[in-house]
Amino acid sequence: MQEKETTKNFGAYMDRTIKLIKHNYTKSFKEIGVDITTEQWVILDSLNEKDGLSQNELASGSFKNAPTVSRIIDLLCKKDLTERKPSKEDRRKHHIFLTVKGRNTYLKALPIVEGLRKKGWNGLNDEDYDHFIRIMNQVFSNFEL
Amino acid sequence: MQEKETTKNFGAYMDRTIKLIKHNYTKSFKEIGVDITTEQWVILDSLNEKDGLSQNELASGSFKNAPTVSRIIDLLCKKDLTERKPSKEDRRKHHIFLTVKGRNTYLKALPIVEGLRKKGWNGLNDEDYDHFIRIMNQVFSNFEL
DNA sequence: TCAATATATTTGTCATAGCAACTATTGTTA
DNA sequence: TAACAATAGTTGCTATGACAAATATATTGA
Repeated sequence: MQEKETTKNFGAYMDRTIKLIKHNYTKSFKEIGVDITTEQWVILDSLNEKDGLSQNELASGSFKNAPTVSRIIDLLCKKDLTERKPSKEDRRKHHIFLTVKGRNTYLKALPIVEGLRKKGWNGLNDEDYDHFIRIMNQVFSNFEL
Repeated sequence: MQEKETTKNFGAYMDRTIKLIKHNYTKSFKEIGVDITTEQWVILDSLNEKDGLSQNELASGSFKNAPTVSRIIDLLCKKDLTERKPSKEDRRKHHIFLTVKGRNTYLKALPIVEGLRKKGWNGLNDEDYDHFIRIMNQVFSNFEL
């Protein structure tokens, strides 16, 4: 029988798992010749969902901060996967759009991502997922206050 | 009733939760005047558990890679929290030890860390923890192959 | 023993992330 | 309207992290 720790070091488990997940994404993207990082994928995914988001909207949607998004967009634009268009209503804002190349890249990467998600959840079921989401949301809201 | 996605985007939940956890650690360390980062804490914690580990051992124990550990130890030594001592058996190796200041820093930070772990698991119980660990281990081993 | 190989660590480069400070613009309010 | 505050984005600085290459030392095998 396993002794219960007085405090639960759940962070370490998440940390090592996240690192391994990102490693798998990076490796798989490279294998199919898609030149993006895991974090760049997150941004492309948001834009595919809703094109023309502002950088702030991308930031809050992906839980990144403004400088990080600014620099990721720099790189994506340099690779011609996205473009910045100045907003007409608010001249401080940029709207970010997928280019044709960006959308193609997204579509090329998508089956890989879905494959990795399936692979990662192998041996687990929908109940596990519900429980997992409940735990994650609880931990998140515990720290949010 | 919630529709089940075909693929489960568990990574995003872990990502945002990890970020929030680290933010809380950083903020709390600062508040009590402990000048270390979350990742530096991880290394100090390993050394408190077993002093004199080599950098490689620290790396594999904390799921960091060798260059990252090398640089974290640089910073910890600069702050006089650890010291490198050359190994006698193997002249490639260093053994890393906590200094007195390092151990005091560890002891000062420890109750904060335990408080944050308790806070994070608030509203959750031991069964949740068992399930959480099972899920994390399963996901980890799914990607390890 | 000598050459090939493996291991421990360091260094360089780039991407991500957090924080602070800055610019430019917009909104508020006295 | 003029000052002030708020917002969107950028830039600088530092830390972490991944990866490749370099150095120094150890180990192995012909």
